[in-house]
Amino acid sequence: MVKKVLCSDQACGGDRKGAAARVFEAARDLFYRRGIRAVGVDEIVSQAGVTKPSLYRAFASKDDLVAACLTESARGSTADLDALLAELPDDPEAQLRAIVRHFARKIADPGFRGCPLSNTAVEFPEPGHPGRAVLETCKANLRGRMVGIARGLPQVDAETLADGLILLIEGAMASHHIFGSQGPSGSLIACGDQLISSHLVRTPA
Amino acid sequence: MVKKVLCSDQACGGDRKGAAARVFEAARDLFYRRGIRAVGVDEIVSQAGVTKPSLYRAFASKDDLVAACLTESARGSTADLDALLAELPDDPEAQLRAIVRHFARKIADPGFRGCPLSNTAVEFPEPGHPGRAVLETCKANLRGRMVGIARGLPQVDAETLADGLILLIEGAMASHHIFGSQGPSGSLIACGDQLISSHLVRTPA
DNA sequence: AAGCGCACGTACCGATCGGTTACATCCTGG
DNA sequence: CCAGGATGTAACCGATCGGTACGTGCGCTT
Repeated sequence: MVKKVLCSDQACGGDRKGAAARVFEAARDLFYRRGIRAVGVDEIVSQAGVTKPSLYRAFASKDDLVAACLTESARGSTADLDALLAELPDDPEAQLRAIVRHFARKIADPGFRGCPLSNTAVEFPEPGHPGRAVLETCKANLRGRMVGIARGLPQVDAETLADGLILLIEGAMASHHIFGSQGPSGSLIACGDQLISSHLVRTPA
Repeated sequence: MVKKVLCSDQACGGDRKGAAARVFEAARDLFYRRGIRAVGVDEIVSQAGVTKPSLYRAFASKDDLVAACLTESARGSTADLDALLAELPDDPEAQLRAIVRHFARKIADPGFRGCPLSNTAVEFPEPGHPGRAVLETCKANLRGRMVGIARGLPQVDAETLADGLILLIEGAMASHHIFGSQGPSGSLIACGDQLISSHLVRTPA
């Protein structure tokens, strides 16, 4: 039963993962780096080292592939947040500061090119696009959790604080597109910390 | 000399502005509402009520048209800022608060669909795109002016305050794509005011 | 009224888009 | 050794992409 397997999907050679997985990885990479609309299916299959029918055997359409990529991004993002918060139980202030630092770290990565979910929201304004539901749910979840954490802080306007941090984080990711790594996104941690602290010292009117 | 003119470009019928101007207007509208890559030249000329050669007689390429639209957006944005700041001379704090309110007002507009310049930065990551130079210059200009204003405030870290406000503003425009008008962008003014105030009460370390 | 020149439209180009077909091949598990 | 699933090959589809050669009609000048 557990004999050889030889090349199922654990480390084997590097490109022996099945056409579907390779398409998926290539699509995630290309969509993220270059934008979804800018990348055609031919380029995806080319980078994946497979052929077009393999793509369409695994995914019903390009939109379907896009939605799958977004779902994975959302899943990973939520998992990251879970892991982060689990390390700081019962400390809302530290959790909020850690969230800000988490995003600052991601933004500082050399390959950072914005949030895949936020980018998609810009590329696809049409409310009905299959990817939008995924992204809106994920972002709403993040917002909800941040508000919940902020509620654990005494005498603060939880919604305004959480929204303020979200604005800073989304703004840092957006301005990175414009200014690169030398822009306002470098002030994210300082601004986030200051916003949190300013909410703690006195309850706003 | 000044006889009739009949239909040069002052109010005449409504659609007698010359093919170039109509193409330009249609392109600005479509690019903004639906995204640049999502809109083809056929759709532009169709909405403009002209034909394709008219577009290409006025603009060398679609990229050229994109750059022209962005240049106009940048010009308008800078002019708005000029007008705003001119009304509050010698009052840096009021100027910063006014800038935040200015963007909050734009975001609250029913037709708001993000900043055309920031959206383009997401759609076109390639550093060489003709539109990027326009957008980067305009945003760098805004940042420079905000830092300059913040420097007029005694004992504040001008760069961090200006960057923080930029993050909030960009974040509000970005999160509007995701959450619409009911999202965190509604907290922009409250967060901006609080960030400004928190810088004024005590100089950060 | 004649003629000139501009502004515009008709019709078309090759390339690429997302997506599909029918069939050959290979590798694996039984 | 053989059957079946997974993959590749290669050709093809209609639609749309950005872009263009060429014809036409209108208004202005003389």
